[in-house]
Amino acid sequence: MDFFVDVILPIPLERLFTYSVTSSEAEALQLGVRVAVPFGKSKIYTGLVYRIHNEAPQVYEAKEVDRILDDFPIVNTFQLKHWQWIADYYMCSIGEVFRSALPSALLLESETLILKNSDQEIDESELKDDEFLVYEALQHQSSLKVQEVSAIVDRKNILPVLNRLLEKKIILIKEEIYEQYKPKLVKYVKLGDEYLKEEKLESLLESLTRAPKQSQVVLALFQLQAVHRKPVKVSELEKESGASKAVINSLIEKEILKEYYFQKDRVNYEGESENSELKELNEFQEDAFKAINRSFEEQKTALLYGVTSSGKTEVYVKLIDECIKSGKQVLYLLPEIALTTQLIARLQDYFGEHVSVYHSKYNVQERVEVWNNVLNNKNKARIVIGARSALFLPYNDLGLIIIDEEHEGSFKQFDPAPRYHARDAAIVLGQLHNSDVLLGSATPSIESYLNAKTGKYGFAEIKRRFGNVLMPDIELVDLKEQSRKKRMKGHFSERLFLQIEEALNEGEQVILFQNRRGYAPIVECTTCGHSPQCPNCDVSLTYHQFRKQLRCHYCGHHMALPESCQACGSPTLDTKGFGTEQVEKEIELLFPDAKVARMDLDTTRGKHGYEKIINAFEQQEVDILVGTQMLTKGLDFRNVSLVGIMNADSLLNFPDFRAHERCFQLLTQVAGRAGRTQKRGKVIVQSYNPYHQILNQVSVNDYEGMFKEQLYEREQYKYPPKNRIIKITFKHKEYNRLNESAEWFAQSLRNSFGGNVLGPEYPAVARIRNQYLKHILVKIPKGTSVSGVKSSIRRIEKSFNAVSQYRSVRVIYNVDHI
DNA sequence: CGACTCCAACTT
DNA sequence: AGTTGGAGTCGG
Repeated sequence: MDFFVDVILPIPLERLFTYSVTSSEAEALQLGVRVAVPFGKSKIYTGLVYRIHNEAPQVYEAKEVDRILDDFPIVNTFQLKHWQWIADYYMCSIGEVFRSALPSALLLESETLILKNSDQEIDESELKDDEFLVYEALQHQSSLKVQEVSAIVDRKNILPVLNRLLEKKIILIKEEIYEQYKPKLVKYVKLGDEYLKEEKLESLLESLTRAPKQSQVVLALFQLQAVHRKPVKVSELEKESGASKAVINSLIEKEILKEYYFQKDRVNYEGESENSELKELNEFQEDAFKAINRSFEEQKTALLYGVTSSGKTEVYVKLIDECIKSGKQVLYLLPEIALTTQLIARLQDYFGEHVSVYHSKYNVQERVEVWNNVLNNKNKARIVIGARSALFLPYNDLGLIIIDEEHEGSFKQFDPAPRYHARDAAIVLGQLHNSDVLLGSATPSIESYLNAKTGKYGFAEIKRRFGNVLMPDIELVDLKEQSRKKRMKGHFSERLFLQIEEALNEGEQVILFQNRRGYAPIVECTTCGHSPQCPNCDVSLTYHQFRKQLRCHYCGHHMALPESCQACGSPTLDTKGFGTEQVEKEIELLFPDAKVARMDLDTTRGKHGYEKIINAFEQQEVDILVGTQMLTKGLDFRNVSLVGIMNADSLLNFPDFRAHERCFQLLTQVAGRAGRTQKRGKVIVQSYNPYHQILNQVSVNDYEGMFKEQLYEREQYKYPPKNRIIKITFKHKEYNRLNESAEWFAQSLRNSFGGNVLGPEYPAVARIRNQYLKHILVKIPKGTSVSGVKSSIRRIEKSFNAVSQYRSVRVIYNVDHI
């Protein structure tokens, strides 16, 4: 009998691929094991075994599996079900889910290696220049990678060169698969076996009298062994003996010492293993805790609505503690920007080595280790705290999922597919594992709050800040009036200026929020009105003063700031609008004695960039911190008494049905950074529209009012939460083809869904990286089958792809677009 | 006429 | 998505 496996490949294709295996391989294989399989003419990919069977494919001959990569499954059936749900719901292939679920080190790909063919006599004079370059390089190196060859001949397309060389039999080509994950090994030494006997040892020491350094090493080794009674690391021996590596190596060579290796985990908790006592909950927290447990008993997802700094974390901690006592795993999801060292350290204080962390700043090796620890249900991965990708770890006994800052839009993956919402996908994961799910936020999303109100979710609430600290006092400042009365100093109103001055005098810290990085978003010529545009995207270039550069925030294109206008040549360039960089510069002028720091994408690039700034602020080495949204999450500073919002209008004027909700959330969250101790915090919101409803709701902390109003508006215009939306994006580099194809698609959609189809419309930035974009929005009214709509869309896509001119247009689905 | 570029088809 | 081979285009 012949054996076959259906395999998931990490590519955006709907179907699974069938490969043949031998009967003994079929016996060893299990679902969820990785295999290396040939794909196309020359590539080897990592696939995941999804089905093992005996049904030979009818229309093609199955290729053989190249090799089996795992002895045991690295993906379990919970995950496969979960992936399938994500693929169906978010309209993508399971291969795309597979690709983003696995840490990249587990997704091996082949790389083509170019080797020289030493059997061949070569007449160098017959070679062309570029062929000779490759030939020559191979005399020095045994193998070259495609990229290296590309660098040697200095061009991108090297296939013709390689083909010619291959024809002349000068080179050979080999596909190599790399195992990217390498365990970290630590080198240890012990005395060679021979010298374990007493008399041998004596003669050894005798013989070493003329090699003082070497005998020193041997003596140091004895000493270390006597004191610690455990294996000795080479690094320790080196330090203890004061001898160099060379001395130790020569001893190893003489077989007097023997080296050996132990595997060491990269992810380790180095702190004390003794856990701090859990804090007692105050009465409000206790009430919330009980309410949450009640809804868990009813098998309901619970929403915890607790105002900023109300001590939600303590409630989580208590729930986590109960869960791990029952031996189950815990997943604690946070948006990337809220995953701060502060919070991780706090959890490690309580749970010590049980805590594992998983997010994008972890390198691939560390991620594989966390993956394996979770897979094997290791103790150190009992509690996983991570960003949305932590959702994909191989849990086998999940008892509790906490989604903190539940309202955060960044839980929704935007690009690439799968465009999933981590909160919603987590709830589904919770159902699969039959685990408790808790959503937490100081500003719940309209969706979740509605679910709580209608009884779909359980609900718990903490209305008081911890320690009875007062909610910050929020003051709106009218920029229009201030500038009319000439009370502005740069972008600072007199109110804000005086408040900063006062805070500094009191030795308190200030946070300033401006939701835009760079110095100014637009540079404009005051003579002709021309402003430099990105050549690849339809946007103005943002000015970054730090490097005197104009940059595009979409494609990364950058150029030096021109001396004069490129259109009319006049040197009268001016800037419009302002970003964090400019706020920082103005502070330096207005408050020359204050220390300023800036926190945005540009200053937090490296692995620890973020931490450094936060630490400096925490240690009060910095008085004023200027930043973008990054400031809003999970930071807990004791000494901040004032928060300034430089310009609230930039948040309100988004052309998006969620803009008002998001503005409310963002402002409430930033405001929450002020006054976390006894003194009441002050927040100043500058705006040209101080009478805007949302700003007033923020200032009196009227979440309920905001909720009702937004819900009403969204119902009127058939937007979520009661209705669903799917956004379809079309992408192509030809303007006309894009327009025609999008129009065709929209027309077909209208035939089925009539007025519930909006667009096609250009987005605010209609071209990115030389690709034109157009959106269609499909609204799915409540009561309509969502999956029915999706399959209709899929059918339309099929006929769309049957039109040859349209086929090259990329169609991107974004279900529940944020 | 040959070399290079762009496009569309195909992957088990 | 990434690769590949064929058709179209440029330059001598």
